[in-house]
Amino acid sequence: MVDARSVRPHIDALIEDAVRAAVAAGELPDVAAPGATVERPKDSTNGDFASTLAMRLGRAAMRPAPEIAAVIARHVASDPAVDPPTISGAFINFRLSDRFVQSEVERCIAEGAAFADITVGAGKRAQVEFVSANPTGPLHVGNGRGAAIGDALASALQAAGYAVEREYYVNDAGTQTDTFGETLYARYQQLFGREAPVPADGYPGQYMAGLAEEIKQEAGDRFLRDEGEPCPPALAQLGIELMVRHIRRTLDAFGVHYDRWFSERSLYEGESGFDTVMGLLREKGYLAEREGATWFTSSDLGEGKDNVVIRSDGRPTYYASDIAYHYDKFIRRGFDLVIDVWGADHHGHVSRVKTATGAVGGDGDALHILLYQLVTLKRGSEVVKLSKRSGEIITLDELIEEVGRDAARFFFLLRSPGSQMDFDLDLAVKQSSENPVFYVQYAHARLASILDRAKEQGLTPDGGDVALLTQPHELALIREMMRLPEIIETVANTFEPQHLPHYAMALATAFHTFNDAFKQQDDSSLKVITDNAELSRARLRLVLAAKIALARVLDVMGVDAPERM
RNA sequence: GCGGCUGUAGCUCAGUGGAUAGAGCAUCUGUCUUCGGAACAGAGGGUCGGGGGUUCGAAUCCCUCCAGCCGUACCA
Repeated sequence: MVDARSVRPHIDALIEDAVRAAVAAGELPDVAAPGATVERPKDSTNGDFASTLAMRLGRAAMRPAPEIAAVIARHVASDPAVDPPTISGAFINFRLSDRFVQSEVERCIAEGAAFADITVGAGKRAQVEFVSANPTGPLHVGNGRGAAIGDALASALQAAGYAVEREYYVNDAGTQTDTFGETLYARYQQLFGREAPVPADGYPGQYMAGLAEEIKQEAGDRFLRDEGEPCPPALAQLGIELMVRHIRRTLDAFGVHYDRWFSERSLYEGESGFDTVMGLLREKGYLAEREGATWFTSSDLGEGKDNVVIRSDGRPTYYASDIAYHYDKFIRRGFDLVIDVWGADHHGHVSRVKTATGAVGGDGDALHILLYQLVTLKRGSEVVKLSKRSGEIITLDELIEEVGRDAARFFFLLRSPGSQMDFDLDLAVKQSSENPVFYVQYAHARLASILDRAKEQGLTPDGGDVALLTQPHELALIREMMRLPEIIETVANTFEPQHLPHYAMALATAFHTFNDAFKQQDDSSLKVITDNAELSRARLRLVLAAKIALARVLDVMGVDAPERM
């Protein structure tokens, strides 16, 4: 049975059959026809789908492309899902039949939120690792962008059939952890009246003093050592744990929930991933000792330079951890698809990690590292650098508090990850059409409200006949709903989540247009709820289906779909 | 220096091989005595950073130049 998810390949098949028929009839030379020529026309007046096959065939068939198009179109078999094709230039244009469009309302209601789910990822396991900020401080606004992108991507992959795991990589080992410990210990000692300056390369933020205070409340002077002694390791670890807890709370508030929090330190424990990976690299001759350090000779694998994996003081670098971590993802856990969402300041690391992943037996092509650019906060046209309250960098907590999680997530997703974005704090809280978040959520609330109003009058969608949905605005709204599976597919294949909010806006507009068209025409028989109960029930079915579709795309974005506002 | 990302309407940005390059906001003009006006319809507005190339067809691919941002650690 053809539905919105399969109609494009279905039309492709119709075209391919038509070419074969034309060849058999001697009207076309026997040429190799490329498949997958069906696309969405930019301008909907050209129909719902169009094939560019004739243009691609033009030269091989030795005839003008428009003639080829006409020949092919003539041989397209009649089909219940599409009207007979038309020719425009060399495009072969298809319009979905009213009946097929109407049937999608029934399918949507029958399948509910799953109506847009697809199967491209069926049977495959995917991991999305995102945020993974060092637990040396609170999350900032940029981490929020990574959180919104990673979480939405994970949801889209789930909708595309993948078994998805969301993961946070906790950097609880290494130099920055040590620096964090030293800073924390300095703040801690200060609480006991000692002259202990924060290290020059430490973390100057006031939150560190707060953290020290918290620990003092809990543990008193238990971590205090003699003057001049270094930070006790247990204090650093406790500090990290508390920071991780704080980060987790922030992400909870943002609506992001992980399947696993993966400790970097665990790579060095037990059947150590680190040892395994170093053994593998040594075995393959990719390790070299120079200047007292151990280097991964990545330049042999096409990298610009070699990189240190074990420092001259014997401690592994973060790069070594990352190699072991990706070995764990690909080899130990066997993911088919791995997505790392990183801030753009890590881009120098991308190629190295892919190369190393390949060197230890992982599939570098199945590793997709998604970089997102920085976020500039603004109020109107004024750039906001620091928090008024703390005088320090603005945290994700503050952003959520100020604009709400829905607006924050929607705006973060709206821009493609690769472009630097301005986040206008004033705009995000505006309750007007300037603000796309409210525009979309309002559409959902309005849909809910229509169903409520109908129910008060004893009308429900039950028993409505979708064949009665013949008005242009009705069919246009259904057509918009039918695009959701395509949007899911695009996001799952390209890892570009910005299509989700753009689609949500388009669907909301289609609904508002549908809803207003009835008002504008000054004809009460055109409203959803009319004197004609049969017609009302049919339209309520459409309202119900549109509500399901809008709620679904919002759900994938991690944005609430309110019943009233 | 080398490398990456970005450059599209006044602003913020979609569009990465197809038809006359789109959306939102802003501006202007209208609609409806509102099943929720947080609405709708329409108009104006473009050397797609510049130049060259590939292609039946280029904002999209290649080369080159320019501008902005980021990277180029025995930091992460």
